[in-house]
Amino acid sequence: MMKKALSADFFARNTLNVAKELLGKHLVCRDEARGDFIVCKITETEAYTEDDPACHAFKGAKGRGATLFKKPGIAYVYFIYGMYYCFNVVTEPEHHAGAVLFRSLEPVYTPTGLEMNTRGPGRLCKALGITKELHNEIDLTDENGVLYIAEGDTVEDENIVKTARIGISVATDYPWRFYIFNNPWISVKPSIKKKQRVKLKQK
DNA sequence: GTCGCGATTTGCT
DNA sequence: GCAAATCGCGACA
Repeated sequence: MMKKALSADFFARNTLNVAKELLGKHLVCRDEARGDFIVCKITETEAYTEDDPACHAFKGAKGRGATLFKKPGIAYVYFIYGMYYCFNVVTEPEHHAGAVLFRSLEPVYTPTGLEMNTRGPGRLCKALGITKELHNEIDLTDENGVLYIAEGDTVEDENIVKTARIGISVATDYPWRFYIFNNPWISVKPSIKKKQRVKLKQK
């Protein structure tokens, strides 16, 4: 059940490769209250890089993007839309920016055996109790930590689907979203509309 | 099923 | 001031 944690070397590489290879890996979350843990399989990811306009690090190592230039293998958790957290792992060697956003997980083991809603970046953070206050910049390669990424199942290349990213308004043509073919644990498709609605809001 | 919209923090202009 | 790597709910088909 419990697998070995991935090393920082795994994350200190090209972000696209890391995003793709993280599919099938396990995310282990300790449940302190129960003295137990939750294991989830990573089923959907997105890549964000230093020269990507949609990435928080695009404007340099300031503000919220500063974390992305730090050590590979640490967590980057940010708050968005006033309600939700998004959970990423930092990639590329230190002083170079990159991150992989976790969009969906498949619960492999939970203390209660209950299904959790881990479809979608906001929902998976809520399901696992991930917050910026508790988890931002923690080391995800530490098997003794509250949260770490471990070896998991191997996913063959032909079972990996590559598509455009979701929920962004720039660089929408980058096919940097990856998910496991035929796996039901995938975030739902949003309605394709957006944008213009904002204009309509103006009185 | 699809579509619109509100919730409400954060950081950049 | 405003848009953002989102989600749930209510209206309508």
